[in-house]
Amino acid sequence: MDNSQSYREKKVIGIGTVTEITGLSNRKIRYYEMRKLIFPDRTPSGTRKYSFSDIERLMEIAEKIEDGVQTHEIRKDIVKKEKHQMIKGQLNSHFHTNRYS
Amino acid sequence: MDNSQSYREKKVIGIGTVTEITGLSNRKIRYYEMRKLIFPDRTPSGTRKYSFSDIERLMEIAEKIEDGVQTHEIRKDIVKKEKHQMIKGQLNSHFHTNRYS
DNA sequence: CGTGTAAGGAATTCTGACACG
DNA sequence: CGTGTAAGGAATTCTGACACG
Repeated sequence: MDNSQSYREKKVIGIGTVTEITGLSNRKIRYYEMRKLIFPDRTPSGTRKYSFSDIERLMEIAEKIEDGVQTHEIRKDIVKKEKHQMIKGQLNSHFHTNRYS
Repeated sequence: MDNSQSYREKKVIGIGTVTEITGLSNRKIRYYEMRKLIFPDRTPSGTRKYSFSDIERLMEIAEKIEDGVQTHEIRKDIVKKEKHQMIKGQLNSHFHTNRYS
């Protein structure tokens, strides 16, 4: 159904290209993943694949780090955002439920 | 100025991923490049990078090949399209020239 | 805590060529 | 003409660890 994952969300970019675009080192990018700030896909053989959206998030993370924010704090913000997303999702399913019940 | 190359046009995808998405073999993809049907970027070390737009074009090429169209013919169509683009571009620069002269 | 680096292995990509047709 | 494949080399990516602070 939701076959049309937009170009922005499709995880198809290797870490080398991400490095080049963001200016961040591979080490940093992998570290932010370890700290659960970013979630690349993996190919069967284990290479990381990022989306343009991931790249945007990496730039935001980099800014915060430069401002002295710790990865732990950054993660909290992400969780908060996701909670909002979840609420939206629940509202949607609520509406759908009502519509058909 | 035109920094905002859209996600669709940015050449950031490796040939392995293109293979996976299109279902075409590396051999085919490289062959279509040799026949000047597709124009990936190259990293400094020589690896090919494709855009989502390239992937779309590859699928179109694959369809035509299956229909028995030869690469030579497919290239003609591409040149024809580019000519139309050029005309559009000339019209644009014509308008701009007028506006400021 | 955040990041650099050397280490060794595994998987990827590249090119030019031989093959079939 | 379009495509598969084996060949050998070069560049990439991966992980776990040591280092500094």
